[in-house]
Amino acid sequence: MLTGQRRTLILDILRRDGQVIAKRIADDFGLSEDTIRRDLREMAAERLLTRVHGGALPLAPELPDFSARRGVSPDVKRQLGAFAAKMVQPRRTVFLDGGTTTAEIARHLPRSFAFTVVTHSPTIAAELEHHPTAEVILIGGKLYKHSMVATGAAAMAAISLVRPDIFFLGVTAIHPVHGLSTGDFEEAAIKRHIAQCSAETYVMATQEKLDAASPCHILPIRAVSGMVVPSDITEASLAPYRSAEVPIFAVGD
Amino acid sequence: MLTGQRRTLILDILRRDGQVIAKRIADDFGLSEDTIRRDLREMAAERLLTRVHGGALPLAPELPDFSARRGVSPDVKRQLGAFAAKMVQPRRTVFLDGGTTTAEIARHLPRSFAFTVVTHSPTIAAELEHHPTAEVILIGGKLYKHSMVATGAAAMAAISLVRPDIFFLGVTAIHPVHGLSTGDFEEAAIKRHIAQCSAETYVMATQEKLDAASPCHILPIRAVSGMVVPSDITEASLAPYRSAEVPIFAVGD
DNA sequence: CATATTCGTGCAAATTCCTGCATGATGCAG
DNA sequence: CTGCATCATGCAGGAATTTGCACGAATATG
Repeated sequence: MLTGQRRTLILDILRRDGQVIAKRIADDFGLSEDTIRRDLREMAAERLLTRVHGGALPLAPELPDFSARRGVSPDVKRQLGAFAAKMVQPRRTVFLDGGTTTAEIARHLPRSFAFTVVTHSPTIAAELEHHPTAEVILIGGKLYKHSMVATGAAAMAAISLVRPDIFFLGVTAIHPVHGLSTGDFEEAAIKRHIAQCSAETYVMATQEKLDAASPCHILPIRAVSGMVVPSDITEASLAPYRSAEVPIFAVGD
Repeated sequence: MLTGQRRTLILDILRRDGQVIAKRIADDFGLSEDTIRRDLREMAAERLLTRVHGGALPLAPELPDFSARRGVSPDVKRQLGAFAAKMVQPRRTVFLDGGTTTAEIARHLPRSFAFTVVTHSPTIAAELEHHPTAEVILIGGKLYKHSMVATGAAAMAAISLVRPDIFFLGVTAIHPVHGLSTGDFEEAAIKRHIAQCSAETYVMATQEKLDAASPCHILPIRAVSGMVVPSDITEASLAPYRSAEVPIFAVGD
């Protein structure tokens, strides 16, 4: 990757996220932190950003915006997203479900090699507008606005035509007995279908998902190859998956 | 290979990839890196590109990129969008092209009655997330990131399955002689196909589109049922459409 | 205050760049 | 046809840049 291009991308990320974390960028680009630090140092000298311990921020005027946004997006989701994004290998095809957690995966996808992203969420697709190396396949269909994903026969048919290596599945609730579930019948059908078409399916779950009231439309355990959960998730919720010997990745402090 | 021809190719690659790597180009052309470096050096002197260690990048204000086009003439676009949005009737199906002008249509769509929106742009679809009454059909396909629309055989096939009443078409340039055109072959094919499937096609154009340098891939006049343009648009550019008796709506102050 | 990151500097290896020069092709005048 | 000038190209060698690593200093966090 060219140095100039890398710095342009850093500025893109800075504009988009309101912050840049040296370590994360280094991972994304597949370079050492030293290189990124040197970039940040020199870009700070050119008044393109302000240097801070751990990374960089936009120039002074945008600072309040940053602090406001900071509280909104939970760190847990970001950590889960970063973890899952590291599972993506060169030339693979990854299917990203809709939702805020999978959106974090999209933001952390590696930028140092090429791969393909398939998604039925226009929101996820929009996130990837500035990704330098990802090829994006958009699955169309009737838009289910509640969760902003394409559904219906057209979506089912389009999904049948891809064979993703990894599917990152977002769920609405995990019930100690019934397991994974989502609130809409149509949505559940789509998720099941994607899982069937994919070689591996990894569930992304955050703690609040466990507190969701009623499980509705069940997703079968057999479809799951692994789960990415915050480290403080309740044991009871995961019981069915432990017994099924599903790998569980506990991420976070 | 002729030197001039080689340099033209280098510029093509630069436009396509957003970067040029000296080593790779040298391999592709079967020439030494020195030759390529000399090319890059001299093309940089002619202000055709910016030289960086390892290759070259486009000039500082990157070629008309989707994100860069944002906010070019916001007020005019908003007026055009509001005008076009008023053309939407209850229970009709409207196809929204990708682009900033059509995004303004999406923002102004009526909220008092139900209708259907079809689009192959995830950005447009995301705009409609909170619209209370619009049903959104998302056309999928390979995402062409430059303008953020789905393209390819899958998109063509999906478009064939809808029959929009109105298609709001965005164009890259209007040439006084050649007429409507867009910069990408694939994109032009998609636009033509949408127009063929739609009962009516209305062109959305802003003044800066007329100043665009070279028309590339032509869209036929017969596909156009009307044009929505700012009131200060140059007469010359619209001449072909006046002679074809195409209704022209001049919007603005 | 203790611990864990993060930072900065120096250094070495690899890559890329530039300069100067030789070679070969082309064009032109005699 | 010959001789000469011009130009594109490749190559050699030294300069400059980039990058990663190591180690001690600085900083954040509890």
